[in-house]
Amino acid sequence: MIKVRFAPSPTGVPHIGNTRTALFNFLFAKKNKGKFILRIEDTDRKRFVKEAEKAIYEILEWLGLSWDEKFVQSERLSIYRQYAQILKKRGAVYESDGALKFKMPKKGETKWIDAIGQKEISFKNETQEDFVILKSDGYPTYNFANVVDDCLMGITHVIRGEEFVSSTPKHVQLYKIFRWNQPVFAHLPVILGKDKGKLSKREGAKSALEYRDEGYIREAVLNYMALVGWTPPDGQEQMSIEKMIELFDLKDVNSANPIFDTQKLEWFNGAWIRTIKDLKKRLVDFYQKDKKVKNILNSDKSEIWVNAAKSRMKILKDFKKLVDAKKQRKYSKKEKERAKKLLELLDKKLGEDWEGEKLLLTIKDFSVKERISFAEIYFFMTGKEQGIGILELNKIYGKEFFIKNLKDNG
RNA sequence: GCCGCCAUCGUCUAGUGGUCUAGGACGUCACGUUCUCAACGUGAAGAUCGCGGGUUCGACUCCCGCUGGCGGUACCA
Repeated sequence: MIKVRFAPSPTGVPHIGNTRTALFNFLFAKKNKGKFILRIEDTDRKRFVKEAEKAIYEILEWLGLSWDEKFVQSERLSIYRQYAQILKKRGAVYESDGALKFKMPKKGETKWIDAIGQKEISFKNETQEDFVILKSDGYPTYNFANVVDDCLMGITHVIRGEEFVSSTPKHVQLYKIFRWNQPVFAHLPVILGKDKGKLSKREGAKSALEYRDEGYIREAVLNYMALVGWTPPDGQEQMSIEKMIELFDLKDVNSANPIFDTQKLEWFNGAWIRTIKDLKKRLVDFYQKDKKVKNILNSDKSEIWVNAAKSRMKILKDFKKLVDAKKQRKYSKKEKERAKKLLELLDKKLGEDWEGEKLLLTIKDFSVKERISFAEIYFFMTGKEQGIGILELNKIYGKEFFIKNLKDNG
């Protein structure tokens, strides 16, 4: 049985890069009909942040990366102490300033085959130093708790960030001394920012939750995250989580550091907004606290709005701009004159009820005869440079909306 | 400094010795469609495959060196 784990440390809200590690673990588990375990590694008491732990759950839940089992390391202290005791009996550790240190071998080398790139990684043991397994406060270190737990929980594949490569020799030696089966290691290249440096706050250093609050939808976030460093064999990029599970393979994960591309994430979001069937519901959920937008979504015009907005949104936040009826700027003198002229024409031609197609034809006619671009006409009819179509606006607001804008008292 | 990993269009990448005058996607630009803006469609620009040596009849693909980037070097994970 394949078993993997996502083992975040609740010292801060995990950013999108860390969350991608969870995704890859999840995909790998599902692909192999295995188990996905969540393990909170909270052995650093000084840096522990309660909010961060909550955020981890919230992120995984929002994305639908549900775990089969969950463990919290701070609840397992006696286990680590017990295993430290075993090492003590074997003379593999020694005390130093109240901490327990593991003796690393100083000859030979430590190596393993990494599943990313299918390559051997080896370290000369002479470069390795003894390391603390039990801190003086009684808590285990990452290096120790991690290995003990991975073994006890039956983890078969350790899929984690590349930042752990250099501590892997420690883990390998621990497996050796315990005579435990070593899992397969897969170290994912860390995601970089636009400047090839660390992910900055305005790029992917945001958490999935922040993206969610900006109006990104889970399908897009999941889809883009998967594609940072992984390419499906068929090259088809937009895909559901089910499709990702079907196609995922560690051998297709690239071993170079990818750069996070916010623009592509945005594009995916737009593409997914146009794909999902329950856009209205997503908008309702998103605008829970926005009374104005909420009213529109609850009105009998909501379908028209949603359908018209669908192709004009990249993120859910864009809906509010579309829906906003406020005039963008004042009209120029020339625009006012033209507006007046158009209004007179519409009055004459359309009568009491402004029928959509007829309205449009009249405007087109006006546009051609007066040699005024439709963009300009759209502007002084709606007060905005761009937005949903005249036909839709007519259905939503009726002629009063256009008349008000054409009269322009502002 | 030392240790490890990596290196194809601006970005994500395909490519596993000849099919590559290097393919796709995002972005950019143009055109088309069109009631504005989008969306959509078509096309274009964009990579001397980091550099230098090998190996080979032949290298983006294999080997070595260099350079550069990243990661690690904690009683953090």
